[in-house]
Amino acid sequence: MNRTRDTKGNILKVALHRASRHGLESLSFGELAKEVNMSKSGLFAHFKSKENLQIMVFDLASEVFREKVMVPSVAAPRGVPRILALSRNWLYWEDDEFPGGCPIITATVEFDDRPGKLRDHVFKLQVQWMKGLSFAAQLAVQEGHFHAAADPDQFAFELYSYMLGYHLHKRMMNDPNAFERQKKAFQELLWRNCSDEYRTTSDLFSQSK
Amino acid sequence: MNRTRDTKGNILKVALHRASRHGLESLSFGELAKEVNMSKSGLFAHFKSKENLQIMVFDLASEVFREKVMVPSVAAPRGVPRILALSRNWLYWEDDEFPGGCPIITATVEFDDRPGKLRDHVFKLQVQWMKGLSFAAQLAVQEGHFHAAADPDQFAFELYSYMLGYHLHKRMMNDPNAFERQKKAFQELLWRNCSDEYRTTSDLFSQSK
DNA sequence: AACATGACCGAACGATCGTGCTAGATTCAG
DNA sequence: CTGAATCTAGCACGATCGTTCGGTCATGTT
Repeated sequence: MNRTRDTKGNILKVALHRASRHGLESLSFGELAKEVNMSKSGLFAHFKSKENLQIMVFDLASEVFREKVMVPSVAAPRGVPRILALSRNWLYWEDDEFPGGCPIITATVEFDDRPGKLRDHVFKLQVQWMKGLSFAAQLAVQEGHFHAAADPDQFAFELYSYMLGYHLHKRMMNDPNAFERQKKAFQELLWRNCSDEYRTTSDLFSQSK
Repeated sequence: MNRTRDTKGNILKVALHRASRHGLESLSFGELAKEVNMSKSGLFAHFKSKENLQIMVFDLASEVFREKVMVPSVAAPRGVPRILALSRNWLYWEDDEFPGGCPIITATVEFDDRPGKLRDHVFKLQVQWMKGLSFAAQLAVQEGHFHAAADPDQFAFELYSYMLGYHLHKRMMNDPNAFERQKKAFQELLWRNCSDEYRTTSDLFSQSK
C-alpha cells in the first residue's frame, strides 16, 4: 500500500505538471508512462479510466491550491490583513510548481462547456473559492475595515477578475508591467472598499508589499 | 476558385464552431470531414497541415471579432461613447455564433505556453486589442471625458479583466448575476476615470444600457 | 509451505490520429 | 470540344489513442 501510494502520487504529480502546460485533455497514458518509466498498462491499472485520471489530477491541483492559498491565509487576522494574505498567496502559488500557469484556470476554460464529472469538480472548487473570497470581504465589513455599504460578492468578482487579467497578461502577452497593473488595480479595489477610519489608521499598501 | 473558397469557407466556419467548444487542439480532420460530408483527404487537401488549419480557424475568429467589435465601434464618437460601444459589442459578440464561448479566450489559454505560429497569431491579436482599448481611453482623455490623470493602459487592463471575469462566471459557474456584476464593475470603472465635468453633464449609465 | 493480494508488465484489440499518393470528377479557358 | 487546372475521393502508412487480458513477481497471512 505504501508503494502504491508513492507510485500513484508520483504519477499524479508528473501528470499535473504536464496538465498545467497542455491541459487535462491532452494527458495520455502512453506519454505519461514514458515519463515515469512504467508500462502503459501498469500505469493504467492505477486509474481505471482516463476520466478518472483527469479527475484525480484536478483534485490534486485543488488540494495544492487549498494548502498553499486557502489554509495559510486563515492564520492572518480577519479583515483586510487576511484579504492581503489571501491575495498574496494566490498571486504566487502557481509560480512554484506550475511552469504552465495555473492549472485551475486552464481546466476551467477547457471544460466550461463539457458536462461531466470533471466539470462538476471544477465548478465545485470555483464556487467554494468565490464564497471564500466573498466571506473574507464580509468579515472585513464586520471588522469595520470595509465600509458598511461594501458588497462582498462584488468585491470577490472584481478581485477574481484582476487575477484573471494578470494571468493572461503575464502568460500570453508576457507583459513586464502586468504585475504593476495588477498591484495598482488591487490597491484601488481595496481603497474603494475600505472605511474612512481604516484608511486613515492603516498604511494599506506597504502591507501588500 | 469560387467553389474552393466556398467549400473552404464553410469548413472553416464549422471548424470555428467546434473550436469554440472544445479548443483548437481537439480539431481533427476526421470528425470535421464527417460534419461537412467530405472525405478526410478531400478536406485535408485544403489545408496542408493541422497547424495550418488551426491558424486559419483562429484567423477567422480574429476577423469576426474585428468585424463585430472593432469596426462598428469606430462609428461612435470619440471618448466615452466609443468606449461604451466597444464594451457593448465586446460583451455580446460571442453570443451570436459561439455556443462554446469566446474562441479567442479559449485559444489564448490553450496556447499561452506553446511557442509556434499559432501563439504568434494569438499574441498579435491580443496586443492589438489591448492597444485599441488603451487608445480609446487616451482619446477619452483628450476629449475631456476622462480626467487628465487617467491611465489609459491601466484602464484597458481593468476593462479586460472584468470581461474575463464575466466570461468565467457566466460559462463555468453560470452565475445569473454575472451580468449585473460585470455591469456594476464597468460602470464604476468608468466613473473612476471620468472627469468631474463629464460626470455631471452626461448620464453615463443610461447610455450603457 | 500454501495461499491470497496487489503492483506491474507485454502484447494485443479496434479506433482514430495526421499525412501522403493516385486517380477520377468537375470546372473553366481557349 | 479539348486540354489544363482544380477539387475531391479512395486507399494506405505508421503512430498513438484508451482499454483489456493473461501472466509474473514480490509481499504478507495463515
